[in-house]
Amino acid sequence: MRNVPAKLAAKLYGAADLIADKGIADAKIEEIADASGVPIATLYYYFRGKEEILAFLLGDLLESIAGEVGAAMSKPGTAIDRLKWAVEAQMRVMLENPAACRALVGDLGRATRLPELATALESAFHQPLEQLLREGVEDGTLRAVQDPGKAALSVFGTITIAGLTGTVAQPEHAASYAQETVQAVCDLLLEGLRPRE
Amino acid sequence: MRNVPAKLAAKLYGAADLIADKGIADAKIEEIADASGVPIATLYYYFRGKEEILAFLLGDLLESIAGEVGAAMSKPGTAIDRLKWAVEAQMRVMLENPAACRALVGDLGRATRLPELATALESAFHQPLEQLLREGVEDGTLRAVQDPGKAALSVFGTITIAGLTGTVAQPEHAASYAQETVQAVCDLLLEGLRPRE
DNA sequence: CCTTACTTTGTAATTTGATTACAAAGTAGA
DNA sequence: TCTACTTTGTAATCAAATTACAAAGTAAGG
Repeated sequence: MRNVPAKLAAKLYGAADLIADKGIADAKIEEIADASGVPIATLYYYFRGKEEILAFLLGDLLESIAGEVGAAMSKPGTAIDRLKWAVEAQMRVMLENPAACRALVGDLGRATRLPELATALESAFHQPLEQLLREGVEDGTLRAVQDPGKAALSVFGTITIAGLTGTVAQPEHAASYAQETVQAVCDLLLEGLRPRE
Repeated sequence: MRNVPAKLAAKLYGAADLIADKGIADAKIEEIADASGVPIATLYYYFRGKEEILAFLLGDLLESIAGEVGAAMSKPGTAIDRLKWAVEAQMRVMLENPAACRALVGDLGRATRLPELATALESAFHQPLEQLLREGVEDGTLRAVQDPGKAALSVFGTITIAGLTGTVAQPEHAASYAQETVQAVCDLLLEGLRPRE
């Protein structure tokens, strides 16, 4: 994959909806070319094939999620605050790129099969979360869990499935859905299901 | 899709590993035929195409998860107990069918794009969980959350991503991984991250 | 045993798309 | 202006999925 110019990258997002709807396997390269306005030959000049186009889009998306989440987490505040901000940030980026997100769920499998993307996923979600959980124990705002790694993974699953399901379900109401989901997810994760006396 | 005889179904599971490894898109029909021991022509006699083979396997898997989870949930006990059992049951079925599970994560997108499978997912996971959450409020062992639907979705996400990631990561150590994951997931979901005074 | 309907499977097309090859412009900097 | 790289159209080439078709096989009913 050659270095992709910003202008080209922007055009490619025009095919995200298509890919999200049909999946990369069923989206014909010709359709991707039409939807994005990039000629087939140009696509093949930059990418090795269809898969790589998807990989580029997802990598780009994950990068921006990682960036936003990272920023949210490094603002000054307690760990619990920063956790909330991180969840909000993640949900916000998902909200801003619903199509790419849908493509991500849709081809999550492919994503995890591609080593670079797996790494990107890891650094976009798992690592920041795990670090945050550890910091929360230090500043006393979060409980010490036995296995921060698995807890981070669980939190990741919670946010991701909840967020993505919403994006998939109703792209139109995404905004309000995201807000409510942030609420529900934070509440569940922070307070747990067992009643507090 | 014709009614699939049990013997054929059993053979098909022989291709689950292949499909999990490469994804349905990259698994050639000829390879599926070899791996399962079912001739290509027979595959096309029963299924409309590759996709339908995957759909059948996933549907079958989801059905058994739904069955086990349902059974766990209807045993006598408090809601909190039954929640634990349900998580264990789900993890157990995943453990018993690692390949099919990996295929499920891998092609989760396809799964959610196929209406029947989306429905199966819904009744295998969401519905039982949501009901359980409501019952827990009644018997006092679970806290009332504002939005049981979203909470159920979150719980689903937690279990699924945590469980499936493990299956993907290390098929060999799946057993111990599952045990630890049940622990971590239950702990997180029940106690939450905020410290209890 | 014979007939019928369905199942099983092999082989030979057919079709669909992805990918590659190639060449003609276009463009920007040395 | 020369060179290197980019952009894109067109015409192959290739790989696989899918379909067509026919020859067996099988089981139930009469």
